[in-house]
Amino acid sequence: MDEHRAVDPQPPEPRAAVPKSVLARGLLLLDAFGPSDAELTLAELSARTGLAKPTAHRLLAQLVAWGGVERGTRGGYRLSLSLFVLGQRAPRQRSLREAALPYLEDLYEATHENVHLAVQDGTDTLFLDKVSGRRSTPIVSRVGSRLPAHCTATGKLFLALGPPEHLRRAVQAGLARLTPRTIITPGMLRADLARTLDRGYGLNREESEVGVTAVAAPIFDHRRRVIAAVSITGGSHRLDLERLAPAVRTAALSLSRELVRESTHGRLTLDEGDRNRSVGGAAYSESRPHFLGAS
Amino acid sequence: MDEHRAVDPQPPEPRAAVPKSVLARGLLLLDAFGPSDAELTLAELSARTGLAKPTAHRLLAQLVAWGGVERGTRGGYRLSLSLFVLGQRAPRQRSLREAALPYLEDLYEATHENVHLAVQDGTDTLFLDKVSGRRSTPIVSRVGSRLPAHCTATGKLFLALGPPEHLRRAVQAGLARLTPRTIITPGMLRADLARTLDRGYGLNREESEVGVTAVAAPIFDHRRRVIAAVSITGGSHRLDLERLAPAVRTAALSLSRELVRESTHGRLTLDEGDRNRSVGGAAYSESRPHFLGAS
DNA sequence: GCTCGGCATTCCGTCCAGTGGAACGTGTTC
DNA sequence: GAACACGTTCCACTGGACGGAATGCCGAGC
Repeated sequence: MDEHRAVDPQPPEPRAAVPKSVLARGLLLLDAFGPSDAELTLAELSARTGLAKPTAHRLLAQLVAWGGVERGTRGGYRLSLSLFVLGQRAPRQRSLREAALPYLEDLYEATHENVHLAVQDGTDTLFLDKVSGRRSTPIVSRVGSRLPAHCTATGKLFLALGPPEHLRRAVQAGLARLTPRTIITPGMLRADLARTLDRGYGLNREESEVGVTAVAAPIFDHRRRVIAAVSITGGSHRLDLERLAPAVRTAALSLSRELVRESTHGRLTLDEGDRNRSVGGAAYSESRPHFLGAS
Repeated sequence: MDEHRAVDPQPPEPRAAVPKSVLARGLLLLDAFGPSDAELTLAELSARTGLAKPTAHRLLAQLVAWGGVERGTRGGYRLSLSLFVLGQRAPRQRSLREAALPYLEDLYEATHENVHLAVQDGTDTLFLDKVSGRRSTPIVSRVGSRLPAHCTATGKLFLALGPPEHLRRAVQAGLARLTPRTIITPGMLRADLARTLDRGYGLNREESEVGVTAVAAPIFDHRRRVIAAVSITGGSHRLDLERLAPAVRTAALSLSRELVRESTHGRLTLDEGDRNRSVGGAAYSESRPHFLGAS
């Protein structure tokens, strides 16, 4: 049904204890929708969540009344447009996307390849936006989908420039092999991240998808912490990574500067919240100041 | 704080009866976040929803545990990235956006102006996607925001080509005046829609925002029902609407054809669900076949 | 420095909304 | 036409949810 399964594999819905609170149960139903599910039946939802059928039925009726879920053509349930609209109100993604779009467009226009805006989410790279066109190499990524950080150009930047804690967790989570070229040993990954720091941009040479390479550059906030990354992704034979690197870096640099400018005017909401509080506010990239210098 | 207020005014949160069910109350808290709210305090959320503070507090804790809401830097609550990701799973918007993006990019590249992908939502036009760049005229629209159908190029297409029922409801809802040029009398609107049908594309001449004009063309499904529209929007003095119309129409036409092709392969989810069931499956545009013909 | 006001948070006795096994109706399969 | 799977409704039991009241925490103002 959907050829993009590989990116966001169906969560194997564990037989975890069903939460007791009604609210949590209702939200469980929303989570039951995987990234590639168009429409789910009551029976499926009941099975995936572990809720009794009558319970699921009743809660779904409420979700439908709310508007976040709608009934599909063939009796099933599907996530609705209202939910999409609600998601667009998330302040962090919105300000980032709006500020970044012009730069993404410039990169797209220059290359006509896939251009991504990504943030870190746990040990993954999460794609906030994707620009591509007819001439772009078809790839698996989607807006809202994720890939393991260790095998993507953007993800490696987060691991190289972010708090060491993140790298530790990523290694501990296991370096999944997506292609024969994926770096799966902690030692080689560390070496690769060191090279990433030296060069000032991230690379992915067929490490997440066969035949696909990418260049990425980091975006910093006013404290010089990495908050996002932009990348160009395309077919290995078409993309000249070394030639594109300066363009990506320049775009990321200008974007960083614009974000800093805006944030001093108090119009931005980019803070990570409490999630990465473990970070002591230090600027992890300060040891490599050339990341912010001219290329 | 946010210069885009005008697009999506803060909903005046009525003193409506608080729903009884726990789930509905929790979801009410999500709805309490307006399009421009970055962070809300417990007190604000309690006031907006009408929930008692302890209740709101408890429910919010559950929303935070779920991941859809996060605690901001200054103690408040805000919608999180997970919610954005969840919203991206809505199948209709996803398939449309993915199919349309290349065409939107082409239009952007040709004009460097704002390019929209919109669908109808009640009596509004809802923007599913927006492509713009540094050179584009700054306008108020955002992804996920809406404007009244009667004063937008895309919205007029929905009113002109969709079931008469929609037009009736829009008129009945009152034709809000956004600028001096907004069409606010039903008679003039009907005349304008007739012209829209004749020409085959929608126009907006400073009717939603002073100094801003737009051209739009409709996208049809396999039954020739309008399901979406694309538009180019920019400064009145810069945009030559008559010259751009063929480009927009061509893009919309190719996109329509692609969608029909894909839907016969069963890879698409574009149906309106039950919302517009009142529509008897008829093809409202059939009386104007040239909409699907060459320009 | 102290008070006051507004906020978030916790407590706890009352009570009603939520639960899910069972039963039913319907449409599809063998 | 029996068997099955699915969505839907029913209803007596029960434990989760409610919210007024009390507490703790800050920052502003005198």
